[in-house]
Amino acid sequence: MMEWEKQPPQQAEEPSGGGGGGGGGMYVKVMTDEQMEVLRKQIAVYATICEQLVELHKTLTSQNDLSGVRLGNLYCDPLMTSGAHKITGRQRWTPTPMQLQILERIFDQGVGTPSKQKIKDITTELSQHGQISETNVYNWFQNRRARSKRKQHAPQSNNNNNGESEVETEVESSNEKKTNTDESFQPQNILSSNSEDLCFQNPQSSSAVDPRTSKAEP
Amino acid sequence: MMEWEKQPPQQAEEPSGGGGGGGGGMYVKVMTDEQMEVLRKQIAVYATICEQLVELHKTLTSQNDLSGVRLGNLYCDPLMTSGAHKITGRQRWTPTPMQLQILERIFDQGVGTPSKQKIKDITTELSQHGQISETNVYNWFQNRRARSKRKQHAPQSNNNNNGESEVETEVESSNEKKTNTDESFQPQNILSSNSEDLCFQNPQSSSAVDPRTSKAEP
DNA sequence: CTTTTATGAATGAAGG
DNA sequence: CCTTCATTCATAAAAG
Repeated sequence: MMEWEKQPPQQAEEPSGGGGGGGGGMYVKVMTDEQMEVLRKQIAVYATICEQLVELHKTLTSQNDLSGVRLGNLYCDPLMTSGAHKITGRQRWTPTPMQLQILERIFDQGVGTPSKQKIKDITTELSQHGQISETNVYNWFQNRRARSKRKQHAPQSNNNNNGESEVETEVESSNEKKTNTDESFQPQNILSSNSEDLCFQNPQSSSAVDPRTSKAEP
Repeated sequence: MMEWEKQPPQQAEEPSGGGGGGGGGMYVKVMTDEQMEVLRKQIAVYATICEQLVELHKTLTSQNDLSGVRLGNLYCDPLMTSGAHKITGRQRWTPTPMQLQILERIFDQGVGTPSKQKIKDITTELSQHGQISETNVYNWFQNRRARSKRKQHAPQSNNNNNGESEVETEVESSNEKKTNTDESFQPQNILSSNSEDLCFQNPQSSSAVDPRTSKAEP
């Protein structure tokens, strides 16, 4: 429940403030992490779609002379690895050796049930050795346990292995049914905005149909 | 209890969150209203572009027999070089981008209690964009809410600096030639209305329009 | 610098 | 609803 109260920022002191725009100071409008995440995903999704489409287009154009509908240099730099990244500025926590040591020790103590209260406690302790949040600790234990578990399964390469029959557990969600492939997505209002008033120019594909007028239907 | 459910766009400021940031690359998640608006518009534009691209693609595919080119499942990211050749469909449901958008929108509409009937309704709508079940929707809302709540309480503060006064001037500044990392965030870089740079692209991006480095087949 | 690995984080689903 | 698990994704770190 509410045990997840936010932790106070541990960075008691600014190492050097070299980062510029340090935490304090000129903020006009701030987005929560969640909002940022949503935005990031949103953009990433479109970037992915765009990327895929461009590839498809390239494939197609290589087979046909579609000079009339060229998209030109419509290529997006990998957004997921650089673009959106800059926006969110996500970084992942990296445990310090000391923190890691403590965590490992606690883990070995046989505590298979890291309760939330425990998490808080651990977090407090670890924050002595570096910035950390309860979420980090939580995740760490989750991952640690999962990893341990999986490792037990893996080692099975002794002697003549019985041809482990591939379990065809393919329930295969018909997520990719060829029949409904026409799931043409219609861009919902991303952020409650209307794109009507936006005039966007496409490179060479100015011939692009106006989405509002010709919504096309296969 | 202050349920955070949905975030009114008028959010004034963020409590603690990423204000701090270690000595390293600290991102100032700050945006002015204007910038936010621009960003939103840009995303909307992106949506429009994608829509058009999809239509274009459909037009093209109707003229050619493309083997196995599916547009629906954009998610099958081949980034996985794990060598696993089995393309086993995922067992668990993965929302398509469109479904996700719709879900997010509904969630933002402030409905904290998706009734059963509502679930059915939503499911019906979403099934237009891909396979989905009521259970999926139900779970999604449950998880969504839990997640929001938790993020509210536990602002993730990453980037640990265990005394190392290293100035992580940025994440892998692989190629950030553009100065959008400047303190003044310029959304324009994301989706410039310019014809040339339709997408997020780096000025330095070489002509190598190779999408994600082809993971290729080992 | 590019590729690979290790692992933190995200998320759908199950349990209670 | 809240917690927990399993799987997957992304990225910092390591290897080449």
